[in-house]
Amino acid sequence: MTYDEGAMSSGQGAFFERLVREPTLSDKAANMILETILSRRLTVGDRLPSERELGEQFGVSRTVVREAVRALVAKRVIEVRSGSGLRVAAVDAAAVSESMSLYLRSGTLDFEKVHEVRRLLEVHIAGLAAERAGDEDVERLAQVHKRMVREVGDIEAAARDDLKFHRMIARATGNELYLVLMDSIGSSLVDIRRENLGSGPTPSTLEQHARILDRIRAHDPDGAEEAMADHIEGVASWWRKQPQPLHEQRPGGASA
Amino acid sequence: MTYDEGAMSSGQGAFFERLVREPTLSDKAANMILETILSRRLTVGDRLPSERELGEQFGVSRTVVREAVRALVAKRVIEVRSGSGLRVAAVDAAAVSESMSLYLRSGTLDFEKVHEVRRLLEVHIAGLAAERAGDEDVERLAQVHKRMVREVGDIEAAARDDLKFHRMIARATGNELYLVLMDSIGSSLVDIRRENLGSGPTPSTLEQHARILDRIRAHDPDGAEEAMADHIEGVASWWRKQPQPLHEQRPGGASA
DNA sequence: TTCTGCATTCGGTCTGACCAACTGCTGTAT
DNA sequence: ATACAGCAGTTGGTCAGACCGAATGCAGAA
Repeated sequence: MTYDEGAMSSGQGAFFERLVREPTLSDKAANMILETILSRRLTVGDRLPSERELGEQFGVSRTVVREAVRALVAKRVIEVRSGSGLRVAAVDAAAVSESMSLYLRSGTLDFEKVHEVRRLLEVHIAGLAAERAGDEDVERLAQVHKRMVREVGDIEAAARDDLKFHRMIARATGNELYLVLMDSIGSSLVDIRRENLGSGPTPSTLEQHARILDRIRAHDPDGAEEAMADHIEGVASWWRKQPQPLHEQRPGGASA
Repeated sequence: MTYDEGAMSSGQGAFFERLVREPTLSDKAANMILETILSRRLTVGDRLPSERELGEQFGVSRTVVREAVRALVAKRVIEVRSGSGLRVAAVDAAAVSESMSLYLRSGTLDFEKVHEVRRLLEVHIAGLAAERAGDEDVERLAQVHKRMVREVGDIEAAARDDLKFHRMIARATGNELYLVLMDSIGSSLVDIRRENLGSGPTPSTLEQHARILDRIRAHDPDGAEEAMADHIEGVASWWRKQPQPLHEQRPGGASA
């Protein structure tokens, strides 16, 4: 294990500082912009001063401000619309998922570790969903499941709905944080999911989903947890039998 | 709940695209750099071409490259050393924690939701730690605890060691992912922790820690889980009694 | 062989300029 | 009075070229 003491980014102010070296001007500018947002209690959608203006305020060139802006944009703190200006963005789940995804893909963790955490989360989530799901939740879940049954053959669609099925369960807990975590952890398993579905949802996957859905509908937490545990475990054991492709990462076709 | 369908950043390539509008040159540049890293199988510490060089390769100005670099740096994908060059960085836990921290601070979630997840994680972690902790883990844990006992009065030190105590338990699970999650979730609770400790670690906190440590040392998962549950619940119920400061976020003293 | 030192490379910052997208005001036509 | 077309100002996006200080590496001196 390489991690240790420090590096926990306690969160208390001064985000953009460098690990060791003194912060650059644009780091400081980024912090100042962040402070501007916090101190003025700006919320999502609110507009910030223009780049030129910020530069003037901070006493730095536009170049520096722009770089600070890029950093903030990367962190999803602000959002920029050419022609209009800078606006405060919602640091949404996607930002978290993305960095977690980047982290998981960096290869420090092996499948078993990710799986262990995923199992914990999903099983617990299933239980909570069974407790708390409203009629609409159950309804939506049932719809996705029904659609998936029809999608034997369409791998893409099936994979998408598989993921959706799990997300909806997380959503039914009423606690968005579960969804964020699932998206984060789950994202690295998307490829696996796709492979697992192979040439369409396998009967066992569908059966397991059906059982989960059934237990949630019946508001039976223990049953739901058990069903989910079986399901997750099934996917995992399938994975372990695979000839270790170690999810080869290919760069997706960018834009350009 | 505002989130829904999309926004799950499946992770497959083309990260830096904008939500709607066509990507800017620096977005494309960022993706290209990322591709460069992936395609050449560069790993942590490897050096990238200089900014000027990259600009030439991509046919864009240095300005564009620099902004792309800032974005990548913000995401912890690369690291830059003035005078030397750009290097591939480790997308470490800190990056994840930071974005999660930013997200939690954006105020979408209330204390109860965060607490619910924290409880799940920490309790589970305590159990795993009891199962898996090696002698050295227990030793380190005991040391931190012993030190904390002596720190009655020093709020800062106590808060730091309190956090450390919990981190070490997570570490003892042998699964870094738990540590990452704890750092992420826990970071937003740091302020609370500090307040909770008030004028130094309260006897009850220390007692609870002692009990947790004891159960981990005894390799008693159930006991450890129970002890941790009591501890977490204690902190939470204390919080609920507080006059709702809603953790006022003040901009930390940056650098400059 | 080792150490000193300078030329080179590399990132950090600044200035100033031009383009394209967007906003808002204005004056005209209805 | 209202609605719309169109211009002008604002704002981000990109470029060029320049200078600084820090880091690197090689060459010549000890």
